[in-house]
Amino acid sequence: MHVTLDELFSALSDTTRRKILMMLLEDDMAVTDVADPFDMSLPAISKHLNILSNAGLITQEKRGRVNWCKLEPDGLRDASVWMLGFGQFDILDIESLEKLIETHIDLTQAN
Amino acid sequence: MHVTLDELFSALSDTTRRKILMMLLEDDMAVTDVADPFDMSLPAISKHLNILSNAGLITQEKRGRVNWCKLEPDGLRDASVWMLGFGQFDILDIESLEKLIETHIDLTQAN
DNA sequence: TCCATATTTAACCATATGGTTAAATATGGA
DNA sequence: TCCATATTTAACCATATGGTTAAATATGGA
Repeated sequence: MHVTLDELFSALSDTTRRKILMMLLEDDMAVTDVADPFDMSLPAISKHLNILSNAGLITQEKRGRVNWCKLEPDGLRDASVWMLGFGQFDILDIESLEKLIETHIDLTQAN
Repeated sequence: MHVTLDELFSALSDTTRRKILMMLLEDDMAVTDVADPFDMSLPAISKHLNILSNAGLITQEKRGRVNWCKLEPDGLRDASVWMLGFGQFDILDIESLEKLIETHIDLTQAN
């Protein structure tokens, strides 16, 4: 049940999976809807969702035929704690805040 | 030359590599000294160091026979920006600060 | 000059990863 | 009951990953 940092960072190391996390940031989604924007088979997406589940980044809840995927809000915590503990960047400096805002705008606009 | 998030998170997804980064937090080191605490061949460590270099997490500088490895202070930035942009955890709450301190103590004590 | 030291390169290997298609499974609804 | 819809499972495949050992390379120093 315990998620390793290996699993966590590994789950984050794939563009498709990071995009899925972004999509789930907006709203919970059925597997088919998660798959929709991707040029990839449903089983492939299903596997990605499993990896995200095992990494504790999402949870899935089956209601009827539909498997609802939702973000696990604390999923990133251990990774962020490791990175903060690393302490090689000043998390509150102007530069990173600017980048943060940029990124956020990008994300809310397109995928 | 540009480092992708895929490369960056992937580089972080291996325990050996994260330990190496921790070691370099203390001081710059020669490849042989990096390899010393690991039960692993020198070529294996050499490969890990290459992966860390390509991910922009360390730099290597050859002086004489010795290849000095040093941490690249901004290497983690893009990953942390992505995670902060994700915004699903409150980076400044008590719980994460406590964990942060714990982790930091662990790191300064052993490996 | 010649050996020791530091490191990388080459060739190899087992397993993991990310994808595919076809078939199986389970639920909903006419 | 029977078809459609939603999703997973199985079998497969090519490439990536993380390790090995042996050999090559380059520099330092007696």
